[in-house]
Amino acid sequence: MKPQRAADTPETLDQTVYEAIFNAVMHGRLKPGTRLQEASLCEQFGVSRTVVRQALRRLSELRIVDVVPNKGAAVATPGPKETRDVFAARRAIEGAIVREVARQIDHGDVAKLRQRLQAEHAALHDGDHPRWVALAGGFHLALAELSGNQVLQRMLTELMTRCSLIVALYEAPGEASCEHDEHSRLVDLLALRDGNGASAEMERHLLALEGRLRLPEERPDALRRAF
Amino acid sequence: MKPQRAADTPETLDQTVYEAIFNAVMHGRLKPGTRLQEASLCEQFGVSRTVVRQALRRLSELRIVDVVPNKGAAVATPGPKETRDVFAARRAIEGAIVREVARQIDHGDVAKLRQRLQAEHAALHDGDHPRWVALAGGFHLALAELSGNQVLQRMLTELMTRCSLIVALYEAPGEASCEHDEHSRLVDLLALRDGNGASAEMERHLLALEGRLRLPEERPDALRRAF
DNA sequence: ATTCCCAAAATTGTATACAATAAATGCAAA
DNA sequence: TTTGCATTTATTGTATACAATTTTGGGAAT
Repeated sequence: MKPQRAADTPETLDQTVYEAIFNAVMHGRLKPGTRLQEASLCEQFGVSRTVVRQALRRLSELRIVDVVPNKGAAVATPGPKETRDVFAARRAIEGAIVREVARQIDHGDVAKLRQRLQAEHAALHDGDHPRWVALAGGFHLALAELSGNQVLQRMLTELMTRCSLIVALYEAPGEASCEHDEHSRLVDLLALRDGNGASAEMERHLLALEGRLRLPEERPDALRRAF
Repeated sequence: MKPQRAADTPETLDQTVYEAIFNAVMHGRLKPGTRLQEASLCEQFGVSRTVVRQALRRLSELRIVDVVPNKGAAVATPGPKETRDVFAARRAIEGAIVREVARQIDHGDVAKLRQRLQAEHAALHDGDHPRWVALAGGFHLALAELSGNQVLQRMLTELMTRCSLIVALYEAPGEASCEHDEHSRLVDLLALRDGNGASAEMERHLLALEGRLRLPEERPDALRRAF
């Protein structure tokens, strides 16, 4: 008998490269602005430029890498405007997600979410920051999965990956860990099936996250004003 | 001096192929399920398989084409579940869009939207169905542009392209043209800067669109139940 | 030193060649 | 006929080769 293989196992090489870069960005191992030279990636993954290029083009479609013709690819560096747009989109999408979750959630789901919260709390208490970041982000993705809407889930995954870049660029140092209560309140509201309340709480939560960033002022015409 | 070239002009061949397929789907010239064989596309566009493959991979990231390893690419065929998910996502995103538009809209914008409505009405009156479809879809995209949020705008563009496929699959014949009033009401509410009202109207509008579809029941386990 | 320009190197865009997999065909056996 | 299998054909996956573009580096003139 053949060995069982997970349904989402990559069967093509470009999928491997794609996922590796995607995960590296998601987990902060690839910083915004990092140049992604094809030759380097080829050596890194032991594949030809053909597959590297396909992976990069796919990632560019998600706005995770910027590809400039004849100039090459780099990890995207979202600016202040894009940051605001991404968070506005997250509010819209995650608001819809929690509304949907509030309709469908059952006791088992609530229990699993509470387990997650405990793990978050533990990581925070242990001072394991990377683990906490992963868990806190995973909480939002877990809600998306509970919603059952795969379109919203995919969009949120993309937005959260871009948020990893945003956080790497603009997070104010030292004040990142005040959100455990917000997740907890969210679960409480979901357990009550209060869709409107949960949606409002999610919006507050996301606004708080965004507010914690230190976005530089935009100077789109800095040069122009100099004259 | 070089001839001036528009900023968004494709500089690479894969961009040309990408846009051609994208537009063909968006305008209904490529039906869901159409197989996209690399060799045929190469001949069609006079390029090599390399560029065709890059375009197809990028489109697959938008879920506009399905790419199955070793089997080839085809225009996506959204099922009933995916259709519901896409419309739920549209409600979330377009609700946020009109809320934002209601904040920022000015008299000039309103005038331009009303001009659009007139064009829609004219196309409908002339019985120019394809033109009406393009205009009605363009109305939603115009609102997205007015919102100023490029992230939401991009997401909506993707969702609306998928809706072209959905409509091609499930639109009930003959009852497609009752939405002019809904667009008109929407503009009225936006002109009043009534974000909540506009959002609610948009939601109604999208539910009406979805309700007009003839979605087959899902039979994911038809075979299993047969035993 | 500074600026300009040209040549060399590096990097990306595209096409082609080869390998691997899936689809199609044909033929023999039941 | 229908079924089963082997072979051939077609199609996709990957690597390499070549062309075009950009970047780099080094003089020569000022």
